[in-house]
Formats: sequence, structure tokens, C-alpha cells
Amino acid sequence: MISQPRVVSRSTLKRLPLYLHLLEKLMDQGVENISCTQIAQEFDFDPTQVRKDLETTGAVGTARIGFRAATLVVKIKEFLGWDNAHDAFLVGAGNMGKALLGYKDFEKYGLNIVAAFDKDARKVGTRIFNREVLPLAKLPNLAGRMHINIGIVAVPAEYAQGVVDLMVGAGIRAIWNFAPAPLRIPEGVILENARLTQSLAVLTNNLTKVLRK
Amino acid sequence: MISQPRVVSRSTLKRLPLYLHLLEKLMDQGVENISCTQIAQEFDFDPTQVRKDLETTGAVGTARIGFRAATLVVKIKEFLGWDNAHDAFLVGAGNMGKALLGYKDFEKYGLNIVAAFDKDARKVGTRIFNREVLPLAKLPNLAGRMHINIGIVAVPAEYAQGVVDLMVGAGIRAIWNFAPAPLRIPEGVILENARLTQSLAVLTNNLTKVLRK
DNA sequence: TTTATATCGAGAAAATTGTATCGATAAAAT
DNA sequence: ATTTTATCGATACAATTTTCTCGATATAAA
Repeated sequence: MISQPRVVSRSTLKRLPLYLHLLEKLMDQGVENISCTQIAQEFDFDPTQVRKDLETTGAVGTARIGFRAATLVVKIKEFLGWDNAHDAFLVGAGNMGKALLGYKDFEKYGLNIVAAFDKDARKVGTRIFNREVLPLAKLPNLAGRMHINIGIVAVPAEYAQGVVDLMVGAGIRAIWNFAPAPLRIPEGVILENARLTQSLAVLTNNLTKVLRK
Repeated sequence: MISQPRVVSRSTLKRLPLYLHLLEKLMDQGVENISCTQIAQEFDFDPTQVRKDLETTGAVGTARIGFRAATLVVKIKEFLGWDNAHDAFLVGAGNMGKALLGYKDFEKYGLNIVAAFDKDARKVGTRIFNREVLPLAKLPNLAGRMHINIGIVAVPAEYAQGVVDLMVGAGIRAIWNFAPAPLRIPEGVILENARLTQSLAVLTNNLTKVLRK
């Protein structure tokens, strides 16, 4: 088992889940082997690009056959860190927070939201999708005791930095941010922004261009 | 007024909303002018990159002063098509659909979700954030009459393609997809995927790397 | 008034990412 | 058994994106 300190591009990393979804769908349909060409066709990608992406996961295929779907799924999951569940805390039990708590598929992707926090006393004590909403003040203690590595930020922009500081202070190593705010984090902590507005920007800009014609 | 058929990179398009959020925050604080250097510092970007991004919107700055925040906001919004509201239909009144319906800020970004649709008879007729859930069968007729350009797909993966086909048939020009499924669309229709799993993949892969150390 | 400094704008250079080519190989067809 | 075809894996090439460099300009300081 070789553990390479590979340099993976963000682009590759973002394509891998697409392949994974497709592979799972195809496996449900009984497909056993799949070629890069097929995958590429599905997404309108270049076959070589797909091959390179798969290469980074360490998967090997055979000529004329392609890759074994089952092996590929395992390899991609391993590579993404989706083979071992990561426990996560979520802060902000608003709409976005609720949607995330209700998103069943996260488990498949190795993410396990074990508790939700909110500073609003009215929300504290309620249950959302079978997880109790706890007071924010309890986060630091619990995060340490439960060895939580991932913190999900689903609060309004103005509170986001405060929540992040609390999380980082509690030893959380990775922040998944849904708030539209630039966040400051110390060296060594991972920050990933999941911003809908970025995606929306691409959509509306393209639409505007098309409509102008 | 010059209407340039500019070639904008996706990357630039995705950074623009970040600048916009920051600008709005700074304007609230009374800031009138801002330099690319300042913006760059906030996000850890290269100042030149910020300057180039802003250039694509047609904004012009002055040496030693920077850009007028108010002008910049207008320019970015214009460029992204966020100055005129686009009406949108949403299909899928599940968790993700509800979260999107409850996301007040979309209005600020020129997106106005005017109706929600679902095929589940139990959901039809209920109201979510002040919008009635309508039967899916009514979508084509209504979309045409109301000149809807944007369709938001928030259904499980297996129904996504069917919903998209319905939308496209109803004259919808742009699809914002939240389902983890590859979608087929005809030439001329815009497809933008807003997939959380991609963002999650980047996060967990990085976290795995850090934890292995 | 003169000098220093911050910033823009434009173009060149570097880095990254994506695409094309080609030999090797394994299965299928002849 | 031989030829054909699909595919992998590696490498070279092209395009795109980011970063660097530099002259021009507007304000502030001396």
C-alpha cells in the first residue's frame, strides 16, 4: 500500500463525485465494467481527462475492458475520504441547516452530522430529523470529548466568523461554510465554501447573455 | 453603453459574488472606495487577479484611490444579471426545496422563486414560505404563460431527467440542478449544477490528507 | 513644489489544466 | 491463427488561468 502525497487538482476532486454517482447508478443496473470513454460520454468530458482523474485514485483498468465498477467505487471513496465516516457538528438550525440535517445521502459520503447547535433559545431543545438542537455554548466541550473534526456553518453571514472561531477553538479541523461571508481561519485548518450564490452567478450570467441575443 | 460579447471564465464568474458580498458589507460600514489590494487581502487572492476580474465587469478605478464601491456593486450586479429579477419555478418540495424556498437572499441576487411543484399529492396544496405547492402537471402551461426562464431541480436523482425534460418542453431556458445526476439538455439550454457533494469531496479529501500526517 | 507611495491598467511570463497522440494490450471477429 | 478494434497508460502539446512586471497617474508628505 503506497501512500502518495499526490497533488490533486480541485477540478479533479470535483469530478470524482460525479463519476461515483454514475458508477453507483450503473452498478444498480448490473453493470460490472466501465470504460473511461463511456464515463466521458455521459458527462461530455474528454475521455483522457476521465482516465487521468481515475488514475489519481490509484485505480487500474484493463485494455478493452475498462475498469471494474466495484473497485472504482471503493478507490474513489477511499481517495475522497468517504470510506470512513467523519462525525460533524452543524451550527445554525435555520432553513439551510434543516435541509442539511435532512439530507440522508451524506452518510453515503462519509459525513455524519451528529448534533446541531443554535444560539436561539427557542430552537434549542427541539429535534430536527432526529437530532436534538443544543445550545451553542455546549459546542466546545462536546467537540473535544467527541473528537469532532468537521464543523458545518449554516448561520447568517454576520455570525459566521464567531461560530468559526468557536469551532477552531474547540479543535475542529475542517469548516464547511454555507454562509456568504469571507472567513478567517488559522493555518492548518481546512476551509471549504459551499456557496450557492457562486453557482447562481454562473447561471444568471449565462442566461443574461442568451436572452440578450 | 457597450455590450461586449466578453469571454469570461467560470472562475471569474464565481469570484464576483464574493466581491459583491464584501462590498455590500463594507458599504454598510460606510466605506466609499476600495482597492483591489484590499479585496485581494480579504480573500487571499492575487491583487492582479481581482483587478482583472473587476475589469470584465466594465468597472474602472482610479490610481491611488481604487474603485468606488457603489459603482462596483452596480457593475457586478449588472454583469451577473442580478439587476433584473428572474422568475423561477422550483420542482421538488423536499428538504432541499424547502431550504431554497426559505432562502430570502435570492431576491437580492435577482432570483425570484414564484412557485413550487411536486408530484406527491400530499404536498400539493400546502404552502411553503408563502408559496403554494402545485401539481407537477400544471408546470408546462404555467411556465409558458408566465414566461419563466429558470427552473430549479430539487428532486431525487432518479426523477431529475424527467423534470428537466418537462421544463425544457415548457420553454424554460436555464436549469439549476441540485440533484446528483448527470442531465441531458438540448443545445441552447443552460445547465448549472449546484452540487454539495463536490464541495464535500474537496473538504473530506483535504481533511483525510491532514489527518494522515 | 518636489518627492514618495499606492494603485490602476496593460502586457509578458509562469503555472495549471485540459486535449491529442501513440504504442501496448486484451478481447472479439475473421 | 491472424486481424481488427477498443481501451489503457504515458507523454507531448495546447489552451486557459494565474501571477509577475512595469509604466502611468493621482494623492499625500516633505
